[in-house]
Amino acid sequence: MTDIPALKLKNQVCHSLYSATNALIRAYRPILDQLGLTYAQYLVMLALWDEDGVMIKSLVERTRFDAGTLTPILKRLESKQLLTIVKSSNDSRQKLVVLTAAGKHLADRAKKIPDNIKGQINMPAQDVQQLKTLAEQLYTLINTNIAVDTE
Amino acid sequence: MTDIPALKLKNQVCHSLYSATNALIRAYRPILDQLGLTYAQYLVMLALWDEDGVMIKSLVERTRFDAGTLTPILKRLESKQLLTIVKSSNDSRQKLVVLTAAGKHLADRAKKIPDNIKGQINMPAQDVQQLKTLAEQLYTLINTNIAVDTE
DNA sequence: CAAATTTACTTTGCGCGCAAAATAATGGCA
DNA sequence: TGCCATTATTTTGCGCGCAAAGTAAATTTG
Repeated sequence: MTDIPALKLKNQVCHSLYSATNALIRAYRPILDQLGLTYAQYLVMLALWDEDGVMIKSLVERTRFDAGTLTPILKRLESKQLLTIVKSSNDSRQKLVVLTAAGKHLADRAKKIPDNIKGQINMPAQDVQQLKTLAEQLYTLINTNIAVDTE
Repeated sequence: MTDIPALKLKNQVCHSLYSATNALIRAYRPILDQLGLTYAQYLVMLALWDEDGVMIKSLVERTRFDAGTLTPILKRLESKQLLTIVKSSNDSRQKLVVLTAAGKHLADRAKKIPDNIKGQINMPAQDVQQLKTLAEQLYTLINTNIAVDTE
């Protein structure tokens, strides 16, 4: 019908990215189910295993989640007793996210996940690395250019 | 805290893919708003501009959307008068998705979108191509391996 | 040909993803 | 010191994304 190559679905980078990302998250699901986490919750836990006792703002930056997305995710993790959310004494606008003992221990069970996923996917390590690098570049380019547009 | 490199957020390919994809869809949003489409709806329209008068099953395959995701998307596009959903006379389980005149004409206004996006992102065409190729490979690998697991 | 299976699609329920608006506390500055 | 802009976070509303269950029609099979 449409003979404009750029409008063909098979020429859409974003469609490939979109479906690959969704497929990868789908592959994580059965593994993360065993820990009682969704993929988004797992990302937040990864950020907290790196560093906890931090402002929500710090998690927004590191996870790249929207603040409005993060609030309910943190509430769910809190109700699973993996973390607590406490008001900062310095600045009462701020809240600090602190892992519980259970939250810290969950890292032990999560250790096997990365290899598990790699084993399932079976993509050459070099290709995986390159895909990551290019995706990071794209992310950075989009954000810098949008910043320029609105200045 | 955690000193297991594989558990570091910055080493997660999926996080890069995830945030790049979301950022790219966010970049599409203001452009697609002008056509009254979401990104998912745009993908369905791209598939229909390629070929319409097709079963929903055909759209599931080409867009890679879950059937349960597609049903409400098609209803919204129908309520925007861009398509109609008719029962097949051969097999009354099937439904056929047919573009309206307005749905077909929307392709004219969509023509400028791909260049618009490319102009905003400003990523070398070669890198874009490679990113797409790698994402496609990942998508294919995940799906073939999952198929093997459940056979 | 009836019962069992498969196929095509819809519904339900939950968790994001995000823009926009709301809330509340802090900092700047006149 | 009082007002205004800014900062940190939450709320609202809508649209996916998807597993699982449901519905209904066609096909297979004993």
